[in-house]
Amino acid sequence: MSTPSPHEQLEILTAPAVDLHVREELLQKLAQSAATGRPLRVKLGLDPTSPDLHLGHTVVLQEMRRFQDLGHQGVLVVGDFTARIGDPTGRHLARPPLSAEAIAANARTYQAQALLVLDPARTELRFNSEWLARLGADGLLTLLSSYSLARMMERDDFRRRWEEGRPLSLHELAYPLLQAQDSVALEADVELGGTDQLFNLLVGRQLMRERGMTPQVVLTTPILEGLDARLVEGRLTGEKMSKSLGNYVGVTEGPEEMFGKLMSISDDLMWRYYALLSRKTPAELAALQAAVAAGAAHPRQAKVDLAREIVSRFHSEGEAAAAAAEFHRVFAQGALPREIPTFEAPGPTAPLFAALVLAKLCPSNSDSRRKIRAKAVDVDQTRCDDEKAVLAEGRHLLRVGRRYAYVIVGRQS
RNA sequence: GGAGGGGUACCCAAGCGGCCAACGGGAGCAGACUGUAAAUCUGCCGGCAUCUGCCUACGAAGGUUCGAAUCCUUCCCCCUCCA
Repeated sequence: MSTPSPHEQLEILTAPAVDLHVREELLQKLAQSAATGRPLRVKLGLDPTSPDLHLGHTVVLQEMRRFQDLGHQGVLVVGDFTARIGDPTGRHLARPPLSAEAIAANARTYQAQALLVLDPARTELRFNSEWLARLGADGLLTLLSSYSLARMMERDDFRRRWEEGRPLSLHELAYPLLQAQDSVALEADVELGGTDQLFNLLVGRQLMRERGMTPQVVLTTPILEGLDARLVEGRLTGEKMSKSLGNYVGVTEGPEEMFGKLMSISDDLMWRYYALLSRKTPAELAALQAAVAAGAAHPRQAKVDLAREIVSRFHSEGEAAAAAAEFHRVFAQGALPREIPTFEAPGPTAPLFAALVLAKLCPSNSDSRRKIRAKAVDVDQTRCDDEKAVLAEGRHLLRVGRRYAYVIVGRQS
């Protein structure tokens, strides 16, 4: 394929819901790169405290991938040194410092997972302790002198904490500068990040300018909402995707699990995911959305397509297709899932409530009884609401909600 | 250092001597509906049990009382105002 012109590149890079700061500068850099054959260095900082990536992280990774596909060089910066401060973004205080081994291990998993999206041949991995650790008191003072308190306090969360009288340590104020120093050390042409990183990224520009370098161009990608985001009063509302909130799809999850989770999102959220996660162009997307709105396309099918596209990215098209087929079989046709765990009950008979606990369909006997009373339990495909029911010898199919299990009663030993 | 406010189940938040396993909301689970959802409606939402019984629980430990999440004592932890 022929290399796109700088203008075409700019289109590709800014198409999908990306916020670009200083469009002209990016165009210049692209043009210069095209003229000299020197790829742009595209920086993305990683926080090595939480190694497991989910779809939310992939939004910015995909943006880096677009650069790579255009021949540019991705640079992943592991913030092993800055991790000792903990990014004050999001007001976490005093995070326990990670050991060097833990950071190295996290960086490895992070890299492996990021490479599911990135192009390995065009990805460089760096640790910022490489240059920050040897900065020294001298270097640190120089760094700190290049930015004023007033400007640092422009940062929203710093200012809020200050105004609200909450603790704000001096070393936290240094965080944006240290991150900016990364850009200086790496001679970044472009830095990517989530919109919540905008301030930090702009400090990088400032510092580079100060050092007589051409400042990096800053591109931010939106924060992806979690699976549970809903449309409330016409607006999509929901927490960002995060592991601790449990509303995420991890990039290492299995195809069926991934597919199922993606199918569970609301239709409104689906369009958001399309915009941020799909490779569809804005034009294709608009056409699809119009078709669904007009009733020409079914929203369910649109969701299936989206789920398949995403699952394919982290697995294979074959596995995605299989996951889709299984999902259709189980949920649309009401068939049994392909894999149902089996448990063995000791003794010739077993009370139903105990069997449910044994099969891990209910967490406790009390809960089990409640489920039976609430008519939520099927035994061998038949609703059973008798709290005192007892399973006879043999194999029984139990079901609570969407979960199934076999229990074999009466194995004589 | 001084003054005051508070710690209740997964989260928020009532209760302030018995009717409290603890109002209400959220989350979660189940049922109906459906397009797989979302929205909506309904039920459940500490554990054990031979079922209206027992155990555990209202920051921690003691105490008062027939009886406490509710009163007293000590301790721990948070927050606000002043210095």
